[in-house]
Amino acid sequence: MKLATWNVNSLKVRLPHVLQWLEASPVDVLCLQETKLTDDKFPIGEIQAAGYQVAFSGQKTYNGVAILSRHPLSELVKNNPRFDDEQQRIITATIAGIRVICAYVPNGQLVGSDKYEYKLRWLEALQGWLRDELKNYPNLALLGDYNIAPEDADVHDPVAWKDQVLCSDAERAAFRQLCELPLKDAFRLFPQADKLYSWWDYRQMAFRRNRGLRIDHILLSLPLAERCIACEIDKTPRKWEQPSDHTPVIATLKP
DNA sequence: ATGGCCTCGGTTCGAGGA
Repeated sequence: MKLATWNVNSLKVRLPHVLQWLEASPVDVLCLQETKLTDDKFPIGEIQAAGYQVAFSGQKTYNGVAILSRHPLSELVKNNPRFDDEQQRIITATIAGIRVICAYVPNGQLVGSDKYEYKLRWLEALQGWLRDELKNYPNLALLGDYNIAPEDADVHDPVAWKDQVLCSDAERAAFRQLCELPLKDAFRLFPQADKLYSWWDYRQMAFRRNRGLRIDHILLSLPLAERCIACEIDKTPRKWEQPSDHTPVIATLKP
């Protein structure tokens, strides 16, 4: 069982990449963020033709999330039921006995800004909701673009990024609170090479210079963490023409 | 050198992303 997450930065632009990647990497579940499509524009046909069922929740211009699955999706929920949010950032479904939550955490823009305060409120509400969700669904996976680099090891230049958005103490504390639910960062369940990231700025040849951040994560409840045998970041699509600035993260679970 | 790039909406620039 393979679960993956990928911020595609416009599914309209990146659909060929998604289909190409799935052909080479046929995961069971793929969570997408920043689809940037209203639901009437979602490319259902192309995704079904690739062998995936799909659930999605979009809006115009910004945000938008989707879950692609080789197995049936049930108990679909859009957004956090406890957080009134016009922005479409969460979609949840039960797939093969796993509660799969696909999340696009707000960026926060600038520490101290209104958007940053919204990000912290949003994360607190997420944590509150998941605390109860875990009681109903012990097999729970939270996949997505967290817009948080949890540790300095997840940052190419921790000095430059110190106290900046994505790296601030309050954001990292919110990430740790999710981990204390408890949920396990699948990537850190295993020894990993240094300087592995999931996002690189489009500017300054950041990808070529590997000036990135690890901000896309797969958090697993304890029963799933015990089943997890691998977690990898696949940099391949970041090398393609007209790439997303993010690249997929994949967790492999044994039956 | 206090920006550099990409996407969208809607026009050829501004907002937002991270």
